[in-house]
Amino acid sequence: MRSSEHGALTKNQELVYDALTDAKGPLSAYAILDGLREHGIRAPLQVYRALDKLLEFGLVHRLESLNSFVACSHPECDSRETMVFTICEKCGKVSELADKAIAGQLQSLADLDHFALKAATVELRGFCQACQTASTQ
Amino acid sequence: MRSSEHGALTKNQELVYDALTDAKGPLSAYAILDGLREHGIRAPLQVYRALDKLLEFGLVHRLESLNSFVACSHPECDSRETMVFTICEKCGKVSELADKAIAGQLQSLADLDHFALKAATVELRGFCQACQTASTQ
DNA sequence: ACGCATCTGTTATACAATAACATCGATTGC
DNA sequence: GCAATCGATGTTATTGTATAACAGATGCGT
Ligand SMILES: [Zn+2]
Ligand SMILES: [Zn+2]
Ligand SMILES: [Zn+2]
Ligand SMILES: [Zn+2]
Repeated sequence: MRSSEHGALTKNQELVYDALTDAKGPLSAYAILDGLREHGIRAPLQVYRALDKLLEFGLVHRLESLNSFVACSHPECDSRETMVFTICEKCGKVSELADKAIAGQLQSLADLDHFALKAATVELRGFCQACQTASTQ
Repeated sequence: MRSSEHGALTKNQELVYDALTDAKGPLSAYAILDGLREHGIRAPLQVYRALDKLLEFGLVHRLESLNSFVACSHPECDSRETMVFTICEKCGKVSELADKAIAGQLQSLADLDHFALKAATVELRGFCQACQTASTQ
C-alpha cells in the first residue's frame, strides 16, 4: 500500500497520487476529478486540497505552463531543488530533469540581482526525440 | 504614437500594449479588460486576441505562474532568447533578466535529452531586495 | 467587383481555483 | 468519560482564466 511508503497519505491524497502515478503524463485537476468520480471524489476542492498536500510533501509537481500536475519521477527529488521539465508540444510527453549546474546558475543570477530565491519554475517547450524523428517539422 | 515604433499595431493591440507599459507591473487579462472598458474594450476575447499578437511580436511576455502579462522591459529582447523573471512574493515586483549563460545551459541540457528546445519559461520566486531589508522574514 | 486574409464585436461556454460553512474523526488533557 | 482541538472531509456557490462559435467589418491584390 502506497501510504506506508510515504508516511501517512489520507484516502483522498492517495487517490489523487495514484491517479497521477498511473497517468504517465500530466493531468489537470479536473481530469483527476473526472477519473475519480467512481471513487467518491465529487468536487474540485477535494482534488485541490489533496494536491496542495502532495505538493507540500514533494510527491507532486505543478506544471505552470500547462495548469497541470505530475507525480515526481525523481524519487530522491528534494522539493527544494530546482527541477527542469521538458514538455513536448506534439505528444505531450513530460520529462523531469535534475541539473545542479542550472540550479547554481539561477542562484547566482538571483544573487546578482539581490533577489532571495525561494523556488524556481523552469519549463522547456519543444519536441521530444520521438516527435523529431517522426516528422520533418 | 507607439504604433509607428513597432510597425503596425492595431487599435486594440495598442490599447492593450499601452495598458501594460503604463502598469509597471504584471496585469491579468481581466485586469487589462477592466482598465480598458472606457476605451471600448468590452469582452475578454478582445484582450486575449491582442495579447496573442503582442506575444507573437515579442512585445509582451506571459508569466505562467501568475496568469499575467508584462510588457517586455528589454527593448532589444529577441523573443527567441530565454528570459528569466524574478517575482517578489511580497510586493509583486517583477524583473526581467537576460542571461546568456543560463540560456546556454538550458540548451545543453535539452541537447543531452535529445529535446528540440523552442522556448523556455524561467520564473524565480522569492523576495526582492527592498522586501528583504524591510523585514526579517 | 471579387476573393481572401485579418481584425473586430458579441454571446455563450468551458476550464481552473477559491470562499464559506458544516461535519466528521482522532488526539490530547482534564 | 468528556470537552477542546486540530486536521481532513463534503457540499454549495462563486470568482477567475481562457476559448468556441458565429457574424460583421476592413483592407488588399487581382
Ligand atoms: Zn521531482
Ligand atoms: Zn513528443
Ligand atoms: Zn523581453
Ligand atoms: Zn518585493
